[in-house]
Amino acid sequence: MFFLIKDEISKSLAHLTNLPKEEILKTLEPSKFCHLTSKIAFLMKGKPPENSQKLADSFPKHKYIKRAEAKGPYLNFFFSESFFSEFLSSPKISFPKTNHDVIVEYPSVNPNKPWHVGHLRNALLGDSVARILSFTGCSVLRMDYIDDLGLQVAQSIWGFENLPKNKPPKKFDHFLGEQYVQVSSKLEEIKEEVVSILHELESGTPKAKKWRKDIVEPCLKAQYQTSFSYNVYHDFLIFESDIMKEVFQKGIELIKSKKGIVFEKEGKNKDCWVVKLSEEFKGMKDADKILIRSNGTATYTGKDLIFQLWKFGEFQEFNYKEFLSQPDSTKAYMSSEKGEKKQAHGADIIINVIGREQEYPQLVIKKVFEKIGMKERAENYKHLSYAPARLPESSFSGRKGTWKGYTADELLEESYKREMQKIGEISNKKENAEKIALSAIRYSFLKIDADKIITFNWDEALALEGNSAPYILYTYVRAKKILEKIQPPELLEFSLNSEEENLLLHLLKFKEIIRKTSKDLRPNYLADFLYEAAVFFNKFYSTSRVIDNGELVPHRACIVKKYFEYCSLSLSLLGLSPPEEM
RNA sequence: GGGCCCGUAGCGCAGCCUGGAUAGCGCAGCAGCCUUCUAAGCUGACGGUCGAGGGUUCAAAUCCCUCCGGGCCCGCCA
Repeated sequence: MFFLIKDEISKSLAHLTNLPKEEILKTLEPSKFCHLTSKIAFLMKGKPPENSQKLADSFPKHKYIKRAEAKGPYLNFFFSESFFSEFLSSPKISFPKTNHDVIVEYPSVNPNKPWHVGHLRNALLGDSVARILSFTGCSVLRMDYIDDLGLQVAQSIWGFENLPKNKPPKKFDHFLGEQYVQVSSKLEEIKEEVVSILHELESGTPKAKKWRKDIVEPCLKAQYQTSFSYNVYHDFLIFESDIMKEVFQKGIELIKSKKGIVFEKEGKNKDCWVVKLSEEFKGMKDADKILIRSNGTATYTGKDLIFQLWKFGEFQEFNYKEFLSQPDSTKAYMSSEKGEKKQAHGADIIINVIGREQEYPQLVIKKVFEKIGMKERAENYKHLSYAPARLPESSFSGRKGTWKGYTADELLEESYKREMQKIGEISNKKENAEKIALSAIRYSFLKIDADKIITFNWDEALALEGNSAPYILYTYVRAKKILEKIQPPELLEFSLNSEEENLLLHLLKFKEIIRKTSKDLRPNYLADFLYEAAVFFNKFYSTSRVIDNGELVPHRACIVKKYFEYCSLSLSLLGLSPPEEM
């Protein structure tokens, strides 16, 4: 609707001024002084206020425009009732299916510790982006990369085999996480043993298979319990050990065959396969990046490149086994030696949610795609980077154990506790409290721009008032309760008060917000929209009764319905769970 | 040596991409509003050299440059 009216106005203005319609479209914006304003007068010859006045005087009649008026240099438009009326009776919003296949990867936490608030930030961003892209018509695969061959897992295996198993832990990921801290502190003494575990893992020995079954997979299941409690879901878990078996050698051969990747015959990188990036990273001492070492193995970047190539559809498919049935009624599959074939790769857009400290290696991968002639791949390879979550005095370190007390599980527990304190310990409200508790955390993370460091603070993460999920959910419930009381009314003639108008004008922006959110991969835009919509609704609610002395006011009922539609939709796109009551 | 991100009210943030009307919001603190659809709400007042300086422009929180403060990255490691 909003686009439609902008388009109509631009057409008329293009006719009046001979300026290109696209230029005019850009000058049209919502404004607090009117319904829509144009700065077109600045683009024309002559004095802006005079231009503006002329345009206002000669603006043609249109059924959607009540009036056009010059205010200094600005040209202000006011919408007609019939425009609002059409908006109120417009069908539910949806986007047409696109032919984009997107893989979103998150949070790829090492399978040897519980998620802490930093991992949670990653997971929430990824999950929300996946939801939003899926809504905009993309077909989306939610992927988790499992580094089951790394040094961290090897250390945890050592700990599992050698440390005393005292009391059985509540949750396996927490148990492993604490063991890992112990192992890390004495890494020097046990280094050789850890390295030999690492070798077993890399060669995929029977022992390695047993460890995967006894340690890695149970840890993942424990982590996924956390994930589910936050409404975070996946379609595929890809284990590095399976990549190793299935595509690794082929990947190395493929890299070697690519034009743009060179074999160094001399110098410090002698006998390595290297991508030359001195043009791309000017001023860097040594911008060349080794992909394959002189001993023939791939570097971290080389491995990652192979994995990303796999996602884009190079190499064959793996086998998969069902990993878990998820509460959103989808199933998560994990790569596996045996199992069924499934289509888990072949995307044309890849989004990796990775901390911004890995910006450089991610950029390198993008540049390699360009270098080897995969221009389009490079463009569609996206790093959703985010700043860390940290504590006032330290960052989160798995090794040092600074995450203790700040795991995602503990965070949710505390949130639930605070919510229960607020509503009182009444058992039939437990389910609602859980929804509010998880929404509070999700929202407090998602509303912050991904480039901003989150310094973790209990009161902010778990706020129950103001700009918070509980505020939004409360507003949602208010609207829902009204709708439960009424029958869908027939829309009669009406005029709008300013609270009604402001709410509708805000809701009109939804589609553009969604576009922006999915283009920039910034869920906080949508979070803002949702919050502001709630603010406008509450102002409307406090001034404009829908059921006035027992009489239903039809257009207000329609407004509530519209708000409820957009609110529910936005909540689900951000993975927030509305309660039945508050 | 090179590169990236952040700096807006006491605190936490939005606005910056795409320059335009009195710079928005939440928390904290102050003053009000519950016989009517849920007060987790609403209203009012208070609070700002938009890190600093320069430039571009009719117009700069927004674009460009320099500087300051905070964080991060640049291994045949993972």
